Amino acid sequence: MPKDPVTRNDVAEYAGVSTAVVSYVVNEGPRKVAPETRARVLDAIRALGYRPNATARALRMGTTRTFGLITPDGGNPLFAELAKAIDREAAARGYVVLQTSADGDPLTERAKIAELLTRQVSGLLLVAPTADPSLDDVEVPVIAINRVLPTVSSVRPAYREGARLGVEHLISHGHRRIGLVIGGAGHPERELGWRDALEAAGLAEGPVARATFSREGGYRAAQTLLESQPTAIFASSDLQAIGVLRALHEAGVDVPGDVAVAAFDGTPETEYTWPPLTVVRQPVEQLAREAVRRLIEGEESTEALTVPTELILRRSCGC
Amino acid sequence: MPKDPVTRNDVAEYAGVSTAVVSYVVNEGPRKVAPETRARVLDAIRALGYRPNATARALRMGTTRTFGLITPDGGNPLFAELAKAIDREAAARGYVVLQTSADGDPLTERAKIAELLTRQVSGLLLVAPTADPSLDDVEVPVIAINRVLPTVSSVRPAYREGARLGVEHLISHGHRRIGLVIGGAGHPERELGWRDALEAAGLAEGPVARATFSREGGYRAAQTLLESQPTAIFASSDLQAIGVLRALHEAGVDVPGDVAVAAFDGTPETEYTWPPLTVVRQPVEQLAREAVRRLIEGEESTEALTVPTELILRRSCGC
DNA sequence: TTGAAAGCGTTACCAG
DNA sequence: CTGGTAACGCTTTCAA
Repeated sequence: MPKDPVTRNDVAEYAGVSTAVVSYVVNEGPRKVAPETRARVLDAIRALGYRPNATARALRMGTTRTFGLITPDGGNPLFAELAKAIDREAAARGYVVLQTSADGDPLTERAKIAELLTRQVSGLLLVAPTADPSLDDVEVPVIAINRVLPTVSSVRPAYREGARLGVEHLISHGHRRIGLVIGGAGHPERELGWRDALEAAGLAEGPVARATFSREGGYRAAQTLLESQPTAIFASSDLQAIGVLRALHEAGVDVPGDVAVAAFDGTPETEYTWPPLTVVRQPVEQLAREAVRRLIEGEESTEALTVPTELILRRSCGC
Repeated sequence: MPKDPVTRNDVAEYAGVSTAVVSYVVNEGPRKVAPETRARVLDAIRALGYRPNATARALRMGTTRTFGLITPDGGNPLFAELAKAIDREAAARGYVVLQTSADGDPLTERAKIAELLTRQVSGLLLVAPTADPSLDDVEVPVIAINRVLPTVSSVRPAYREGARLGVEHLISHGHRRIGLVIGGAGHPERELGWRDALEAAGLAEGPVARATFSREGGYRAAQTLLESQPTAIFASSDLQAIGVLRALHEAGVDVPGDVAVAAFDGTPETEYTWPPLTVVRQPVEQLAREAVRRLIEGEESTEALTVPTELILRRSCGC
């Protein structure tokens, strides 16, 4: 039996008050209500099973208390972790997150942004967006995560310094020929960090393999890299590192004995690879908190906030 | 400059028509509009950058074309994969998914359900819910995924048959002492499947270790199991299997030489463990498609739909 | 302390 | 084929 929804009117009638009073009770403001009236209203709400209609509220108020979140790929553990952290952070502040994936396609990304705007989200969180959305006139705050865009506020890990940290650690183990597995164009920072470390140590540049940010990509890249006989490999993402490990195992290469490995990202699964991966951990929690904070507080600054990374030593580097 | 949003009124005025006509044009119905008028309206829309307000539409129509999705843990790759598939499926039908995580806490789960209902979602997808939501009066369709609830429609993989399939395969490799890593109470099916296979082969029951559905849980469980010297281990989830592998490696046990391993779930990361895992693959795409279909078509049946699993042979079983 | 009523942007009915 | 308009459920000002 599809009983139609209980509205504020029903509650008002049942309690013998006006809808205004119901509103005052539900929102605990903006007017005070006599305790006795209040009790009657609360009773009515319970008796009728009234649930406020957030849609109507949003229309009236002009805000939905909803954020739109777009990740390039919901299957990437890093993005899943970020999404989770953002959801938690937003929920704690009374916001709800509309999460969706752009499937790595710029067109899909634009379409999803439009869809979210139509739904009157109060703000947009874009993880590693491919394009600058401000070309379209977006009237809500936007924040880019893990990618710096010219016209919007952004938050990202210290890619360059982090990569440098990781590679320096590899160098400290005595490696002098350190390969790099890196994504395609548009992600120069980790590569620069790797180069920084090499130069500072007076080392020649090791081999570089470009691949997609995926296990498969890392797997293929490692097979290429192996021909140059590096003694260590730094992967620009977890997923790639996992592919690297598989390629190494298949080739009968001992890790870290023959080749040491370290990676950027540090999602939980890197603790359970074999051997466990030494990683430069992205500050996921902080990125999420900071992104949500900026969105809610309407921070206008388009200056990128860079959050430090953390080096986590495990066995894959030789430690 | 925060220019206020362009409304249907603005468009109507600009185009010199009534708001009704604008509506007809935007929705391509329910009345026909003269081509010339139509063109004027479309021009106005473009010129003004008009974007329909889905909130107002939802209020008027009584439907938001939004689904609420609650998973127990956004960090679990299986749920991430499911969420992704559901998002894709829903998007293809013009729906958007409000995704959130219950963090494995029944209270949080209830709170999130209430929040989503407040927001007038058109349907609720609950992944492995802990409680039956129909206790509260929910007026939208609900579907449970991967858990059968008495009063709501549900969709889930063939847990029992799948587990049996996996264990039978282990038996076909000649194993006679097959341990089981399984979740706590409330998930009897995979255990039954394991037992089915053992009984059918006339084997004594192998050791059982109960653990949380996590890498950590699998790791600990395997350490316990090892004391009973099984020659094979079947894990009831990927995450646990990954923990099992780590425990085995640390103990210097060769996989699959000394102990073979197989797991239930089959998320992408199992292809890149070492050795790659033989898995009983959950039919994620079908589960998602079927769940969304039922929700949209308002299928009332509370009969559980069971979708077959697929055995994927890789190296961890000895193949 | 409470009630009446306007109005948020939309859809769709009823007239014309 | 098009215009005017009521209604969706809510918040909040203004008046009582």
